[in-house]
Amino acid sequence: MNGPYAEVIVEVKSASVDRPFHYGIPSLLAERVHVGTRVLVPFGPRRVEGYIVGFSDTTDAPEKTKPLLEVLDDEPPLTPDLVELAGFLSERYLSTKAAAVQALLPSGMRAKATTFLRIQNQPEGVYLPGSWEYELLQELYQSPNKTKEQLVSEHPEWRPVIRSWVEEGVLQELHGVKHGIQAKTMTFLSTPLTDSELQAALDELSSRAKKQRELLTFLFEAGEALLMKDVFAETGASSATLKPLLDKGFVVKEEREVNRDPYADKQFEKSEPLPLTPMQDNACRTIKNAVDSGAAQTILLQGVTGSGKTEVYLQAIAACVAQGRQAIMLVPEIALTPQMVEQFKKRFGDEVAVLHSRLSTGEKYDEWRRIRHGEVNIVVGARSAIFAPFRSIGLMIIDEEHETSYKQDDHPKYLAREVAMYRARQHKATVVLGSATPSLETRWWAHQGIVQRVEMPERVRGQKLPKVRVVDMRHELQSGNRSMFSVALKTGIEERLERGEQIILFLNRRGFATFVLCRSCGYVARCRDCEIPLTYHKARGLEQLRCHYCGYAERMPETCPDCQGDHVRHFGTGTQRVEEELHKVFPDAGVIRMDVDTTSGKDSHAVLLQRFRQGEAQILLGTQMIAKGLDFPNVTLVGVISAETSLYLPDFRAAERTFQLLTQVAGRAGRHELPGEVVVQSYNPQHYAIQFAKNQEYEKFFEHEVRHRYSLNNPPFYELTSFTSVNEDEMKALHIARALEDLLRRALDGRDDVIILGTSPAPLARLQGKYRFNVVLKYKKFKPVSRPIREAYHALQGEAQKLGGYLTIDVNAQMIL
DNA sequence: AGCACGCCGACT
DNA sequence: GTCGGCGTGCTC
Repeated sequence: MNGPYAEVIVEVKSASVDRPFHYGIPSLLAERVHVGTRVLVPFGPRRVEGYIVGFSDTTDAPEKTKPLLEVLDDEPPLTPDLVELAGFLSERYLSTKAAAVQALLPSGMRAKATTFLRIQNQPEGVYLPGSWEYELLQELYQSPNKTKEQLVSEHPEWRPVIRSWVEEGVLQELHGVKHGIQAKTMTFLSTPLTDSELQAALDELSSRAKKQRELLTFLFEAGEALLMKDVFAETGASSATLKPLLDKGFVVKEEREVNRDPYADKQFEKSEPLPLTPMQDNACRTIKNAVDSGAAQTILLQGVTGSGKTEVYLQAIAACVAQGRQAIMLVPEIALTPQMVEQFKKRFGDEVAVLHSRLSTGEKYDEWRRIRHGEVNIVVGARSAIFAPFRSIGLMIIDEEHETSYKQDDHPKYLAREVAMYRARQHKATVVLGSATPSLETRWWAHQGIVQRVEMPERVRGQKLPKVRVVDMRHELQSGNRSMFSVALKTGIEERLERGEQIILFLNRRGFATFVLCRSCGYVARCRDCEIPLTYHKARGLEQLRCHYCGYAERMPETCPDCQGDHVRHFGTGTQRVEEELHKVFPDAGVIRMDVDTTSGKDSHAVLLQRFRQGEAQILLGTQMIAKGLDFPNVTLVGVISAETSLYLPDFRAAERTFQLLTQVAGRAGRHELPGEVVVQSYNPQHYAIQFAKNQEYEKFFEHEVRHRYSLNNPPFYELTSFTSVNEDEMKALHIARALEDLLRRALDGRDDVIILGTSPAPLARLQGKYRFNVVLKYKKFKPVSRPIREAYHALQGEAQKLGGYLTIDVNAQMIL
């Protein structure tokens, strides 16, 4: 600590208080106060949580400064480099500092100031039943343990009474802090007795107290504190046995903090490093050298599916840890399957912590503490694991780096890749971006020499990449095949079923069908709030239309609401419809369907995959969640029902997405001894994304797409930042967006490296009953435009709020919604 | 974001 | 007359 004032970021989510506030440091707390310390501070009339981000000798408002109230942790949750990182996040993504700090910490870590009210003196007046004062007194007598916050939220009208009674001394306020998540404690038993004392104790116990003797001897022989529940289980004792022993002091009971270990019940067989192919070895060496170099570097590891990237990761991480540095491994949430975790647990055992969204808040908190306390050296996790509070990071790996899930969708809207590169500079660490189909940006940086590129173009077992057939569905229709399966796909499936091999069918949609249309008048059923076409669902015989954005549902109309005709039909193809069709065409084949609807349960995802793996069904049918990271030896055919579902979205990355998706899907086939085949059905088979995906020609796709991007001033040549103005009132939403556009134009006028795309209705023009307008800014370099962006955003954010709406910003937007 | 202060319509 | 509606302004 230095300087008499602590600079504190308060945990209040509002742009208007997004600056450090100065607090005095009571001498009692001085020892425990550091940069990164979490504290409780007075803030206006309330007490809030905050984080110390620095110290200063002076303050501009000395007459206002109050002292810190409390230090909330023994060890600061934020290390200085994380405080710095929070600063980067809030500046780069224009979030509040409080939001940036919260993004860095496990979600459960949130303390709440509490206040208890005690009756100190009898109030002077006489209050009749029914008056607030009477009711309040009743409540205080009946539930003395309710907090003031609880009372006020249940009865806001009591607030003035409480305030005046506190002033008059009728009530006394007792302050406390309630921690959101507590370290979990468990009860341990041990005996303090020595050998001779034990003999004496055993003699002293009644001869009938057989259980007590057993328990005492058991504990003595263990020689260490044991979990009470284990002791009870082992000895058959119960608390009745324990009680007299505790009373006599023969046994002591204590509460100890333990970590909730989500994998405690599982045993992992240790795996040894596998021999590397020359290509893997080359990649591994490149990474190790970069880590050893002690300079921040980024490497693109471009390896086809099946080229053995995971083994390279595992060995590079092992080398990094052997140097005494730590490693972070990021995988897309969807790929964070038990199999994936298992690979790491098998290789690294207790040295690895796992962070993903399926953990409980408590489990997340405990994994985080293991990292913070240096108990582990490796973290495997989804996006936010990039914030793992390690001391000295050597290596950060982002697998499937092109995945959209690496962009956070609420504030701060960070991109994991950028955070990794920032931390790499802090720690002199290496970032590895792994993918078979890198994002255009990453591949372009490699082309420019900013990122080092290592290729692994061959599969480990030397298998050929699967043969991909693209079937023109228009021809199928012309030749009289009105089914959703082309002749090629149908015969392909039949062959596999006969041979007892497995099939994956892929569809980029969920639900029964996409939209509902009247064939007489062209009416399309849309969500009354979002104006998005409704999706047809059939559940338990009930025909429903649902909005996939807001969840609105209505019954399928029998006649057209517009023309009253009876030609209303659902069109398009969803997973349910394909499943039904499969049962019809292949009545003997077992089908497992995987989409958002069948995988909502806690472990349903893993359970369904396990069932497929064990051969319970021959066909796995699903949406993109089955496209990634799965590895089934018996799958020899992969079918894509319709390639264009992702191709004509209003998004400049649609071609890239389609190419990546098709390539990934194709990679699912024939990864083992059996050769694989892929059938892609399309109504636009000549599209370059489909053609290049067909032959797995990433480089050709890249060259084609990069020219395209150049001509349209899109990434990687320009970065995009989008603003969205949202309001229930269409004119108000539009007004804010226009005003923002004006402000930006005036501030950036004359710059030739900036393009402003004017105000336009957002692709999701109406969401949850609110209108949305976008203003999109394209620029070559962020730094020179960051100030105008910030100023315009802040100026209109307040305006938008005054009009009852809001304005959001997405810096380096990956998708315009 | 909260919470308090402050200035206008319907009621114990 | 008061109570309590929510507009505006501040929080070290």
